[in-house]
Amino acid sequence: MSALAKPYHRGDLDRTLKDAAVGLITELGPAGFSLREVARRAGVSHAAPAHHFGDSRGLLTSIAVEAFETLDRAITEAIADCTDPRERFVIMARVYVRTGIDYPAHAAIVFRADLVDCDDPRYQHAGLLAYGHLESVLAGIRDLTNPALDVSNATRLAWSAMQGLLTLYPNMERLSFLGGSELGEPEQLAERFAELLLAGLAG
Amino acid sequence: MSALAKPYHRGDLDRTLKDAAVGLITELGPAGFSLREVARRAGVSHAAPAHHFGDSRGLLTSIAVEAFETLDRAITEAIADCTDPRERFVIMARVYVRTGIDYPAHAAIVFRADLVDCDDPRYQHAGLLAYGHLESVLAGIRDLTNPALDVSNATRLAWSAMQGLLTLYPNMERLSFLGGSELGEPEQLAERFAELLLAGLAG
DNA sequence: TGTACATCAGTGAACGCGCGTTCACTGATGTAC
DNA sequence: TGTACATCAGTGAACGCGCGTTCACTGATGTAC
Repeated sequence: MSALAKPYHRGDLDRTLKDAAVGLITELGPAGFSLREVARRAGVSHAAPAHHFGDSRGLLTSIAVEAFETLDRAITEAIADCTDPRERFVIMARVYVRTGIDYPAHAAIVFRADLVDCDDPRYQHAGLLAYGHLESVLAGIRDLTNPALDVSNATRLAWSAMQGLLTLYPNMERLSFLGGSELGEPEQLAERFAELLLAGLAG
Repeated sequence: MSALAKPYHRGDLDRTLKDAAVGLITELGPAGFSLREVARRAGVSHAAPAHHFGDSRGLLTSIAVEAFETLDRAITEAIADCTDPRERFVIMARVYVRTGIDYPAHAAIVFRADLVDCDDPRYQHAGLLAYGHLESVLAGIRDLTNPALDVSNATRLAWSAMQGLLTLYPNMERLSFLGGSELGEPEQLAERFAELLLAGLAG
């Protein structure tokens, strides 16, 4: 039986369990996660998740992998009609933040080394897939505008920028001290952020 | 008895419990936190933490408040000998990231709304204290270089940038796909990041 | 086509454990006289 | 100064609960003949 086999019994329980876990984390945060509750929501016995994922780290790692894959797909689709690296960079920023807001559970666990097995090859592979988009677009920006640009570090900074925005955006809405002028849509902030970085990166 | 009373019995248990909690989270991450284990490490009965903090949310909120206070103190000290807003901005970036690396438990929980009571007035107050430094330095940059600068949004972006760097830095060391060229000290990255933002913000 | 067997996804009872919470208590410190 | 009392930080036994894990099992599906 191949790893890509279709559902064997009573539907794709693998999928159902991951969806239940995502729903649970979306509602209660990672602190509210448990295999028992996931099983309950999926309508299966509490021993079923272990059968599929071994333990909670296994299940969460699978979800983290999907987080990267979802991001990869969203980016691939969004930049398809665009060739200019600078425009692509802005699009990626927008997509990164939008995706994180649409999948808050994914965003909440993807870099949590205490919950996820970051050494899992699937995690590494999917992460590189998503990260690769940003790295290659920054290489394009280097070629186009600034031969002296350190692409590796620029990629790290750009990724950090978007991840930070994702972490703080929900707090900006809630915390008065992160307030001030009207808070725009996350995409607007992401776009503004990307343009700001672009100005600096282009030298 | 005032809220600032000195230790009453057998030393400052309030302090000891917070230190134990910080040590625990530093070692195991927020997922490994429990009041029982904190009490065990502090060498007191397991009911003692509840006596001081009510529940785990209370204890973690206290630690989050200290996270902001520590950052405030570190920034205040670091910018004392410097008046130029642009230089101050770079210093703050460096201090933010350095402080986060030195106090990983603080950084891990301070924006975790599922663990911390962000509506607590002490949290709001301490947050504003730390955030205020950044906001006023950006107002200074606006006055000096770019009257059109939206200070509120610039502050949000700058804060996001540093928070993101803090989240990803440990992963940069561990994850091959965040690799590439040699990874410098966190301060170097923070400084580079700040200068990049500065170039964009100055218009 | 039908029957007999193999596979294995998912069950459900049982287990021991660590958790948070409660509560009557103890005993060290501070205060009144 | 000494004694008697009040306070309250911290104790420790007891509780019920939800957790992860184990394991013999069941029964639906796939396969061989």
